[in-house]
Amino acid sequence: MMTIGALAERAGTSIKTIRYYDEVGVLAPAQRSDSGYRLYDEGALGQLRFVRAAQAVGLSLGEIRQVMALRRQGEAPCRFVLELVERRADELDERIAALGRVRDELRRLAARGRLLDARDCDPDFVCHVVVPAGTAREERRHG
Amino acid sequence: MMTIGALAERAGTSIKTIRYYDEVGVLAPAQRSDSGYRLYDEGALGQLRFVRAAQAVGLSLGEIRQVMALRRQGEAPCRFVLELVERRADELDERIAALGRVRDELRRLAARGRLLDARDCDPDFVCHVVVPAGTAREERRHG
DNA sequence: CTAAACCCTCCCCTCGACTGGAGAGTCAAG
DNA sequence: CTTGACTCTCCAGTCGAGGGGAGGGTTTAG
Repeated sequence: MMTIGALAERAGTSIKTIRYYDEVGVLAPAQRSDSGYRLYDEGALGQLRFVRAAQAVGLSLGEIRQVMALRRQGEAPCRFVLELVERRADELDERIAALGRVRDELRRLAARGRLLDARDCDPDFVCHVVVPAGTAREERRHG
Repeated sequence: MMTIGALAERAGTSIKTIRYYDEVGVLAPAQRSDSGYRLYDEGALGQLRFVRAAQAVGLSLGEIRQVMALRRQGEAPCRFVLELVERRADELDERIAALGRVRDELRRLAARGRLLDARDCDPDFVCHVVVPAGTAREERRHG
């Protein structure tokens, strides 16, 4: 058994982080010494490594917590994890596509903007690089 | 001159949002009526449209505030905006590439995970879909 | 005159994953 | 016995872009 500091050192993380995982249920409540110190076994190290790997591929602590809970219930979380991984990959595809569209729009604005003269910019619309002349219209987002 | 509610309606945004922009300096401090009501002219509408357009391509309110400040100083912000736009496009390229790498990794994990049997998963490492067997090692991020 | 509809300021809350610090108890070495 | 390293809990704050609501003034239509 090791104290939280030793575990943090071996896992390459911080004491604060481990306490936080304890608090939010990513790690099971630690065993405690007589004086109240958290005590961890080797298993905690494997769990922290899992958290790291899972975070690295974009899983949230909430999702990771669910996985850990399954494991704690004696159930192999593999199927659940596989679904998470596939869903996250799909979400990333969408996200990447959306960012790509924004980037394309930025490139268009930049290309057009390089041809514009600042002297032609109408102060009423702040900057014609972002708001092309003649784009004014009533918006309707809250009504 | 219109009150904040009328402006919000015309701009398709909320009163809260306009007050917030006022507070953080995205909009210049509004003129006030005798009773303290904010009063806006048509210019504010153009400014709100600019904010919307700029946000839509990923500029932050902090950046937008700088642009507005230039405009308020009587300077055409076009060159600054063009730089922001180009820089943001470059950042998005990096971001998209990074997300693509994560997605690729997820696809790899999923493909491999589909071939794994949950019964072979070592509970000590939570789930072998994310942490392939034999990946254990000491990490060193904080020390 | 009164009620509805506006408007004001001020403060707290949201989300995620922590980080920092105060104040206090514990443990190991010299 | 003391000192310093370690640990505990609890509170607060971070970042961005607002949202919710209390408590109180203002304006306008009937």
